[in-house]
Amino acid sequence: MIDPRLLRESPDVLRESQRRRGEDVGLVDRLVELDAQRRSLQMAYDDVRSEQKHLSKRIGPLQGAIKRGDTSAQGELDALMAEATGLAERVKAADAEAAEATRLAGDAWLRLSNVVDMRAPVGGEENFEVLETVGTPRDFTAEGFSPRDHLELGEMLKAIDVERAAKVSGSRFYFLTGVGALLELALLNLAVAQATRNGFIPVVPPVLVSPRAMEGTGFLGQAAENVYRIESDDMYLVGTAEVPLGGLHADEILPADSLPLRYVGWSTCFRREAGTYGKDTRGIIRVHQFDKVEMFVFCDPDDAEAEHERILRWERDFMDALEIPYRVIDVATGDLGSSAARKFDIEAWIPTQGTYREVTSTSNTTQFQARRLSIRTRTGDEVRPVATLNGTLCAMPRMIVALLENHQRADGTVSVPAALRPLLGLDVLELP
RNA sequence: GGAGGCGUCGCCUAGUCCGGUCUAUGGCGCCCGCCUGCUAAGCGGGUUUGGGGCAAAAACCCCAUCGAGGGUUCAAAUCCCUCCGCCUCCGCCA
Repeated sequence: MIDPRLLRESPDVLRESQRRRGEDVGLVDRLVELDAQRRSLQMAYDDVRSEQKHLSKRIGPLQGAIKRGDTSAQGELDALMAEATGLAERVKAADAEAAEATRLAGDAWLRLSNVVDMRAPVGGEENFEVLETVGTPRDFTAEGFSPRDHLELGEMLKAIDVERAAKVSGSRFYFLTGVGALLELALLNLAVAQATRNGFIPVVPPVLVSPRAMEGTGFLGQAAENVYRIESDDMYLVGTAEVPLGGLHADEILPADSLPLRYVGWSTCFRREAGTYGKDTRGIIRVHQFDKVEMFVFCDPDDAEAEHERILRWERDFMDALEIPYRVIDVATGDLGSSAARKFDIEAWIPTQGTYREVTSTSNTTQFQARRLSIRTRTGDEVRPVATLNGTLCAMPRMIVALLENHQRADGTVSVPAALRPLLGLDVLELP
């Protein structure tokens, strides 16, 4: 949800934002209309309701007087009652109209995406801008062997088992076994340790959430088709810890001196991956279920941009520690998702694909989620929504893909980056 | 899953049986001021949030807000219904 004042004072900003996203520009004008309607009908209700309250207030004492035997008040009482009864009808009607207008306006608000940061490159998925490329991809030709892809390596190491997972759960599932499982645990520990050092509070959140949390974080809009819904209980399986972490402080006013409030969540993530048939079908790059370590921050809106840079820095630190070549991209407006104003992805070099693939993503959702979830802070006398930001620290399968492929050796063994060695207890992943 | 208890403006709390005097009581905390060598205490005032009136700031006013939603009524914190959450006990269970 965006600031209602923006709609009234500068709808052009919203129109331009919608245009850059490639979303419905007319929605803005319908919202202006619905908002005006809502206000005028609410005002009409307020007035008639006020009248009713004043009238009602005079009835009690009159009834009291009559009860004490003062029959002279009877005439006045009857007149008041008659008037009040008629008024009650009008109140009811006005209430219904105002409620309907509020509902219509509310529905439209929920369809409006966050205002994009005007510095974000305009366009679709392919119109990202590369901000920086870090590290140098290995030259396997010079090393005298052609790299194996992560699935081949994973199978040789008995670390990844996709075939048997298909038996148990279907396509796009996997078992991590042996060193594969250990690798995930080591990555988890490395990530949480880094985040904790940086002042993040570690969290193990629920992954089954209410519609409120899902809608508040913006995942029931165009992203809804990728969400698993538990029909029988009206619950959702989260696609990221961003959802429960965002909801953590719903309906709260956070003390200004508690900000920024940083959480690092470790959770399983569930994604339907609708509309990705035929895409990344091999291996564990695109799966229905995986674990992820996610950073989530509540901060002062004026500090959000700087915090976004910090989160990106921490994501890069993690990649640097794992010695994986990567690039940082500024995601284009059409690929932001409804809640983000700006998004930076880190893409790891994947040798067997000869390209960079997304491994982390950090979004500045400004006050969009906070407004929906009613998460505010007090600055002096002013109460206003906080800003929220999120960023991947480590998405397990993709990080494992990047590790195996980039650090593989000619014989199929994999050297472990120094930062991970003490946590894994191994310098090399040997063939079993 | 069954039975019972509970949910009030940051925290605690009065009010709910019996609808109107609730403009929701009091305490704690917090803010402003007074008093005061300093601090503490004391005294006075303020202190839910949201939507509007209103282009902006202040003041003021209106409406909503007593877990949520609906109903009864001229009028609901209070009566009725549904739902949610918390606590206790029982059952089942990792």
